[in-house]
Formats: sequence, structure tokens, C-alpha cells
Amino acid sequence: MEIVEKTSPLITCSQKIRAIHDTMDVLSGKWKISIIACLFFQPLRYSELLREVQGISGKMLSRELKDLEMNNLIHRRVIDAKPVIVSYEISEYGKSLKQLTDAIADWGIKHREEIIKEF
Amino acid sequence: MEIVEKTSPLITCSQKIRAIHDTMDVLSGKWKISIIACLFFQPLRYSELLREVQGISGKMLSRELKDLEMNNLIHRRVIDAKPVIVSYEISEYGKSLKQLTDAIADWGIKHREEIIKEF
DNA sequence: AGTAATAGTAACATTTGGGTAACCACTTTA
DNA sequence: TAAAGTGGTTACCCAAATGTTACTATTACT
Repeated sequence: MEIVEKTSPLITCSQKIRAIHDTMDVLSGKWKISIIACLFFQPLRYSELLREVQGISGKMLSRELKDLEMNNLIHRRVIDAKPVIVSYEISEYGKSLKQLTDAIADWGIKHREEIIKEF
Repeated sequence: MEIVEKTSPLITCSQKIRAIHDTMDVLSGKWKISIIACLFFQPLRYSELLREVQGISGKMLSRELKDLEMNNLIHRRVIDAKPVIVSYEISEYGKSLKQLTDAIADWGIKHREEIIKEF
């Protein structure tokens, strides 16, 4: 028997699980969602991201940025100044992640309030 | 200079990143979000989850279920039949994750469509 | 009597994510 | 002239996450 959601649109449980895996494959790792969320505020340079996303190492930042760019979620803009400026910005496609990042952040905020309430 | 979101409610970039980390700490790992999403469809027994969440091992399932129960996101109900039936269901608090799981799944569905379109 | 299902647990192996530190080329500032 | 900032890359290593296999006790089915 297939387990189907009662609310529209109709989707089975396994379809939903597959969709979740699809998303989390693209956003895997400790940092990608934070980087995306950060770039929703404004475009940032490599060194600015390094400061803004507290705790991330240079290696991880450059790896995650490459990954996100490959998936067309962000855009790496090179500005020909001296020295060169590299600006990372959210792409049009990346903007489709707004709801997702907001939903995750909103829950985190409410969760922290719940935890504090308990003590 | 603090980077602040222009849309209300006002929140800084680092607050948002912290909130995302708070959420992902609770939902860490490869399987938790899928398990939660699955239990939104209906309560399921251990062995049913093992079948429904394709690919998960028994060890991981029992560990993730314990974790989710500790965080009060699901409830483990023991029904005194012979043999005993153990039913896992989403808790009231767990229901607050509905938007989040839907947002993740929705993006995964759209993303798959995008990828297919490209070829 | 033997097999299979339920609901797990324990021991061990393996993968891989992520951290650290060193290094590079180029440019500006002290 | 030397230090410091930008925008990275590379090699090395460890701990945590996950997988694999075997095993448990109980009950039901054939």
C-alpha cells in the first residue's frame, strides 16, 4: 500500500523522501545553507564571507563556493580592479531557495526560544 | 558594520546563520528530515520505517529515532499487544517542522524538474 | 520442529567531512 | 624593504558519521 499525503498536491511518502534527498544532496555539508542565507543579505567577497560565516575555514569556503557555483546557485563575479575584487552573489536560480532558508532559520529561532523557556 | 535584512522582521546575517545552525544541529545527519517527513504521513512501526525510508540501516534508524525522541520531535508509543507493537508518531512539537520539511521537499521537486529540463 | 517477523543491540570496518598549516602570486601600506 | 591583505590551493590528518554483519528474545505461523 502506498502512503499518500492527504493534503494537495498528492505526493507519496517515498516521492517526498526522494525530493528531500535531492535537496540535501545539493545543500550537503555544514556550511552551504549558511553561505546562501548570507548572500541573500548582499553580495560578499571571499574575505568578507570568511568573517561573516563564523568558524568556516578558507579551504571549506572555497570548496563550498565552487560547489554552489557549479550548481548554479551563486555567481562569482570578478571585478577588474587592482587588486582584483571577487564578489559572490546569489544567482537567479539560487533565489528560489529563499523560502527554504527562511523556513530553516525561522524554526531555529522558535526552537531556541522553546529551549530557553524550559529553564 | 552589521548586515541586516531589509525585509521585516529585522534580523542580522549572523543571527540568521546561528538560527540555521540551531536547526541543523537538531536535524543533523542523512536521515532525520526524511524520517520526520515520513511520519507526517502517518504513524509507523520500526519495521515499516525501515522499508519506507529506503536505504537506512537498522542501526541508523534506531539511533535517529532515539535522537528525535530526545528532542521531543517524535513520540514512541508502545502498544501492549502480543507481540508488542511500537509505533512512532510525530509529536505536537514535531508538527512545527511541517513548513520546513515541505519547503525542502518542494525545492527538491522543482530542482529535479530543472535538471531534467536541461537535457 | 523449523522458519520468519518484530524490535532492536553490539562489534567492527569504512568513508568522508572537515580542520590545520603551509604555500602561492599579486598588491598595497608602513 | 618588509609586513599584511586578497583570493585562493595543496597535503596531511583525525574524528564522526554511516555501513555491515552478527546476534538477542519473543511470538506466530506451518
